Amino acid sequence: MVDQIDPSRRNSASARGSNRGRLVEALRRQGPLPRVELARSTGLSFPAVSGLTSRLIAEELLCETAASSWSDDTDEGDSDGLNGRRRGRPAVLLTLNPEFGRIIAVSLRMNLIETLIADFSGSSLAQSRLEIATRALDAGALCDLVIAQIDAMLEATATPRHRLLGIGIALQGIVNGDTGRHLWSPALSVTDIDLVKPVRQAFGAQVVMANDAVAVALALAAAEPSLAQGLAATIMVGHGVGMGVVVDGEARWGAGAGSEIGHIKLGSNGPQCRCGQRGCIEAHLADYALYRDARTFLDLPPAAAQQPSEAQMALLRERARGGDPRLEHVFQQAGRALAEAVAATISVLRPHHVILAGPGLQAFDMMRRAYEERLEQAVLPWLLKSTAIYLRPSESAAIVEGMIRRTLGVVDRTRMEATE
Amino acid sequence: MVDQIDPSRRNSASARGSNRGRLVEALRRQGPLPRVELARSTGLSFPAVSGLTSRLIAEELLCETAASSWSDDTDEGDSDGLNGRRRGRPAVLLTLNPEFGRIIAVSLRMNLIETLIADFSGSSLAQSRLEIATRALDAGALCDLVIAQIDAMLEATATPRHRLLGIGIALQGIVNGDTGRHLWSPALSVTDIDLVKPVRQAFGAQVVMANDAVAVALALAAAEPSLAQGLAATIMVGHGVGMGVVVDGEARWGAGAGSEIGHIKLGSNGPQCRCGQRGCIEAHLADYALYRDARTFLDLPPAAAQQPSEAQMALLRERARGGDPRLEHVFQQAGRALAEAVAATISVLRPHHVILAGPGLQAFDMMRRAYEERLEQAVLPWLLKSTAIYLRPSESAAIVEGMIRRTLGVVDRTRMEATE
DNA sequence: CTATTAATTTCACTTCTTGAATTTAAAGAG
DNA sequence: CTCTTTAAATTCAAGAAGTGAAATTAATAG
Repeated sequence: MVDQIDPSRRNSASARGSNRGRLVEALRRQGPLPRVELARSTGLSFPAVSGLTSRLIAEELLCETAASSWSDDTDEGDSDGLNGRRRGRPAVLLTLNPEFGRIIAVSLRMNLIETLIADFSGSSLAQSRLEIATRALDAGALCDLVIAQIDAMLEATATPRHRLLGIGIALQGIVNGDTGRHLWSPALSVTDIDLVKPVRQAFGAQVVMANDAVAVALALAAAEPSLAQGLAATIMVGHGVGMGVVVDGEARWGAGAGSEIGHIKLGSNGPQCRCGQRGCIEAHLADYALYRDARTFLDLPPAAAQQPSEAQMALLRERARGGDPRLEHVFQQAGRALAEAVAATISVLRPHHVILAGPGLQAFDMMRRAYEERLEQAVLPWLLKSTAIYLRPSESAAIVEGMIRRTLGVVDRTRMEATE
Repeated sequence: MVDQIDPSRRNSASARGSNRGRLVEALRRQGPLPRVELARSTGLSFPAVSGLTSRLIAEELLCETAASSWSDDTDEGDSDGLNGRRRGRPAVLLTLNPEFGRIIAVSLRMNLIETLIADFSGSSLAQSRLEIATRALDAGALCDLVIAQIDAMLEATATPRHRLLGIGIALQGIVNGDTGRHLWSPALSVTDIDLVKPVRQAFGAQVVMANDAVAVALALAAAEPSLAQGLAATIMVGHGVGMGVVVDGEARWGAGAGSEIGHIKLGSNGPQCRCGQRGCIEAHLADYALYRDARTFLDLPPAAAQQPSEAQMALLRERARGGDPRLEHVFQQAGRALAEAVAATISVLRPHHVILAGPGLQAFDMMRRAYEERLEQAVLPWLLKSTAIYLRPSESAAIVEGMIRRTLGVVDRTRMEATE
């Protein structure tokens, strides 16, 4: 059963990082595994895994869990049948030691700052939600606020500072993948701020900045193994329209910078977008655009800072489902815009998977017809056929979860490089 | 001077492939280098480089060249001044041994099959050009033709078959990056053919298939070191409109599959594209589209198979420069289409570099104004500012040259994995 | 002809990995 | 309750690859 290992993977030098890193990566990706399985999935020999893991356990990075009934359910019809104990020495599951350290993720969005703290194995310990007028903040206030939120999290979970391994900040907007500098965000009135440096100085931990769509893309890839293979593009529809790309389950492409797919233009004279230009996909599809358009002919409460709340968007959907033909038309237009976004993504990127996510998808039923019709006209049939499109109107928690994953990935990598 | 090497790169396991592979890669990328410099640029120690290179020399993969005046001109103002001999033992330059083997690249385009044979160091030995009605070929005839061309090349250069290390086939059209299967090409009437397998069986060598835009992108990255850093997107304008992406000088993204950027739609009711849909960027910008549109109001000779020749396109440009306002309008529209292609690329991909290449760019002077005007409206200013756009109306030779590079890269890698 | 300089190579040592054999912890059979 | 079987994990000796320090080599400078 444990057949010969693919020799091409046996290079003493291969994959990313040292072999220690590969073990950690495999555990991170596939959850608790026994040593045998680790050996198989990393391509290392049993003795190597044994030696490495015992050292990692000594360093408290890993720990053994009570021998549990582990069965390889992904394999060929092994017909093991009984999920319980098989004969032979039972496998000892190895886990990333949750106590090794903690990670904090912060999501900065329109009028909302969410914070989550997780242990080293990635399970959440606590989270908070702060509603605040984000556009009223200047650079200093924003920075202080983020630091205060992180501090509060540390305190709430009695985490000593030296246990904090990394901090991830997910931002709705444009992030420079190289520097981590934030260039622009609809949630903020300030631009081109470096949040990374002050936060790093305040806590002495790794700070990773990324686009929120990238974070969601990672969370989805982590939740569905099939999405973690090949190139997956996640299009986020909500307050804005963004996209994150994940290659083989990791954000190794563009390193946290999302695509500004929402600002592709559908025509030279379309509706006004808040980016200052006209005809952007976002200006047809994002929450604020739908609400704004609806208010031109419907009696709806004004949105604070042009940003409709969840409740207001729910109201809008309800009215549309009530059968107002003008509203129907608005959502149809949004469906076409969504189709164009998908079309551009497929044409340029040629991904294996396209995932439509975000709260904006809650109205997908009303966009569907126009979306499908337009998509068929807008993408080469060969390409469309070879791309799988998924619908995941994910909840907002996905952002912080994904950001935890992204930060853990970075932390793992730098730690392995340093310890080697 | 040879200061301490960055310790983070010293992992016994790092980067791609074994350390042997890294040496070959460095030589391939940076040309002849002395051992000292190899050690520095790979992060390996002198003894390691010494040992590895001596083995590689024994295997005839590398060879030493006559000690030459090598000076590190990229460094800080070392003010070495005299390019000639410095004191001390002179550095011995190492090169990839040209005699190690040979590589053939084939470019399949509309009515044209170009073939080139190069030695292991990448310098061209011979090439041929076959003009033939490619759309008249069926699958078998095409395959036989390609094999015959390769055979002719081997014979012309007296290359024994076992010396042929790899064959690269660049195709104008859609290539599946995973399987190398060709899905569709404007140059062919047949679709979904597997050229890779029969050619591999005929010669027993690696066969690599790629999109022609990818090949050009690689050739450009090889020619200009600045383009070999970060994400570079090369948009090819000519018989069609395609795009190739190169990351850090290699086609490691999508592995040879070009983007179908030419088939992004500019409106739901644009001109007819040969892909069968309407309003594609290509239908405004490609040679055939310009020529077709011009013929609706100008007296021009008909194009064979709807595909204008180079001479016909030259004539068209000449007429346009003569001042026909209708033709000017056609080229302006093309300029706008080009701007939209660039805009979509930047918005989705966020590349560091965008390169505009291909014969279609010879008319760029007439497109420029409309192009620039539209580009500014169509891309977020922040993004536009952070992207460098280059103009390289490269000659067709770039396709085969780039394909040689791509194939060499694949050959290097598999060889290193096998030998390790 | 000798000192100086810089590129390689040699050498002794360390680290990591591997195949084979061994040990260990459970299930099943008698 | 003991013995056999099975599969996981570890031990062991051997080997591969890398490293720092020191030696060697091939030039130039004086």
